[in-house]
Amino acid sequence: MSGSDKRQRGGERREQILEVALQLFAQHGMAHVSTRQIAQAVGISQPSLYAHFRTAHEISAELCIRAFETLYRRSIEVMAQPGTPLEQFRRLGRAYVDFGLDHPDMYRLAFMLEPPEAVSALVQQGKDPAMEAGESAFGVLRTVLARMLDADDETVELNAQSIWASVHGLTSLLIARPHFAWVDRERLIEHHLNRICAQID
Amino acid sequence: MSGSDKRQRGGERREQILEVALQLFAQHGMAHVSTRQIAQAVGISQPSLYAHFRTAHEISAELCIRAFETLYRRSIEVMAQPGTPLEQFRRLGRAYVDFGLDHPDMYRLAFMLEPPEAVSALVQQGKDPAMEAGESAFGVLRTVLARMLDADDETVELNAQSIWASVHGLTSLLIARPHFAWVDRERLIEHHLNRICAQID
DNA sequence: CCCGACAGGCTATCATTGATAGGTTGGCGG
DNA sequence: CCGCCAACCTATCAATGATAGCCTGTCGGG
Repeated sequence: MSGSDKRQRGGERREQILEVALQLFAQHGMAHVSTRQIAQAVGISQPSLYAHFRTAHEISAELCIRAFETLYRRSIEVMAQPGTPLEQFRRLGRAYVDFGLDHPDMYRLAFMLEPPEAVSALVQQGKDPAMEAGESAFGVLRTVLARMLDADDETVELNAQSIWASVHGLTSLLIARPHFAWVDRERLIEHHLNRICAQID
Repeated sequence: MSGSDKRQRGGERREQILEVALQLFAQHGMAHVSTRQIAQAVGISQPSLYAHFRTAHEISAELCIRAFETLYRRSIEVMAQPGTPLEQFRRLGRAYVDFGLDHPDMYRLAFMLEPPEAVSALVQQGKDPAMEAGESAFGVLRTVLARMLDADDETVELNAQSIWASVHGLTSLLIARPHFAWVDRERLIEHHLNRICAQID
């Protein structure tokens, strides 16, 4: 290998690349940012990126992981606030939707694109970090739901997956089809969460 | 322009290309099929494709439209069958999920990918055919829901969008994350539809 | 004080992708 | 018989992610 593996170094160049990439992604959309654009914005040559990341996907995957760590953190915060389990549950759903709308590219990467396309590099290491990060948040949902339902684990899991699907559905559709003739977004989100909550107890 | 516009011809070459492309898409996944592969499978040169389609996207968009026309047709069939509106509604939801799972690439194209990426060529003509086809099916949902709710149009629309989001959520997650630790798929789908139906009356 | 190791970067270069330019051919109507 | 034109073809682009191999500045040990 030409430049040896330096990815494990705490390097600030790597950090700088991630910052620049995040900004470019937010600006032009992840799909329309090339490695050359990132390199130029950083001020290095395009091949130099590969001294810090093995593939282009690894950059977005790394950003995705970090984004979902913030979702997880926010979920924990939400759960720490006082209120009935139902209120907590509702806030959790709201936090999830808001997260998706705040980080559409990361959300797409984690839950809307093909896994191989998104994180093949890391999946080959035996793990899917984006999923892991996302599933941490799913674990929070599972927990609060268990507290509410008082049912066996399998039933809790069944409900958790179904509810996740509902919340994801709205989030992902708003991301993927922003030009659809949606009713007022705020009203739709609230109504959607109402429907889901009403279902529970 | 080199070869003038021949796309409007009823040509069977065009049809043959679509057939071959569909098969390759199903086999390797749409994202991993190049125009050269399609051309070779058809038995023509890669540039010759552009005599029948303006862009590569146009091929997938065309297939997508056709797929969604079958969804629309199936929706109509479902509605024609006897039963209470709730029964019809439930069958409609089931048909929708089944459609997505049967045509994951087309579903992805219509509702999970960025519109520009998917159908930019046709959107530039002022219309998004994939969406149009999908929305025909959405119209069926709106209709049956209006029959059930007996509410003003805006409320019907609000509920229709929320319900669509829920059903889409499960469909798209099963497509995008087939390796997630799902509970039994059949049970999950049925439970999900139950939750949605229970919400309605 | 020099010198090897090496992190970090560079230029040159690939293969693959979608797409365009422009020439060739073969059948069909006037 | 001629010319049109649909349907091809080859050659070629530009952009993309990725690799090979060379150069350089810094830093610790002899």
